[in-house]
Amino acid sequence: MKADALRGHLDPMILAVVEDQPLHGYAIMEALLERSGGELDLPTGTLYPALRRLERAGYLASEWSTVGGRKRRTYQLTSAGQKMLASGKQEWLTFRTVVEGVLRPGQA
Amino acid sequence: MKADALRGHLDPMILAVVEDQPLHGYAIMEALLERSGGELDLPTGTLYPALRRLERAGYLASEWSTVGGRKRRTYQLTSAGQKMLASGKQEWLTFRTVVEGVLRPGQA
DNA sequence: CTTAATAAGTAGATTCGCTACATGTTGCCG
DNA sequence: CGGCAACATGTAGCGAATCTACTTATTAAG
Repeated sequence: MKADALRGHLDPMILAVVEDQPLHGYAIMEALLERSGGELDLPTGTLYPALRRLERAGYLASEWSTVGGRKRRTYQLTSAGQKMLASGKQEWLTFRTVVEGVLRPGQA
Repeated sequence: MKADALRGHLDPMILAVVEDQPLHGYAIMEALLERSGGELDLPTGTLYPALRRLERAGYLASEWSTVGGRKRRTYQLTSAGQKMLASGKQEWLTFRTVVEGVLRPGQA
């Protein structure tokens, strides 16, 4: 999967994996990998800046903790983040319709 | 629809509209607008550079003509472009699966 | 003792869609 | 006739986000 394809779609995906329960960065990476069937293996240079960006934007809130001698920064969805996620899902559906209307995939 | 969302998905969409018959730039814009149900209204500063990029990459070939006093540059798919389009469609399907696996849209 | 896994981060490059601008034609409306 | 919408193509430069490559540190397994 090309890198650019992800552009603009990563944010809602990150928000989605912390929807049910708060997770720290590394766990978010693993969750994305698992939910995508192994396709979405983000480099740390992508994920961590994205998390800080989402926090700065007010969609995530973070908290430090130490588990087994390792420092973790755990992120949870804010209420603004919830709204953002909801509208992100909606936008995805529109986007999908647009692309498929133009691409007509399925036929060779 | 956010601008970034398009990244990496525009190329196959452009190739798709010239799949059936060659079109000139302006007509490609209209075709995209129509097939997307009015959602995909590309600025010329996006489309024309994209077309030149796709031609430089060997996926499109162009030819000038004059119709009704207006100059047109008509683009058609090359065989490399056909292959690119086919793989683009395939990649779209993968991408869709990935996003929906992570996002789980549909549920609030 | 060394490597893999866990955990978090930064710096800098690249890419591409965008805004804004530039140019010129045809045809319609008043 | 004058002006504007539609037709038609293009460039320059900006900005944002993902990437590569690197850094630091701990724990557990071999």
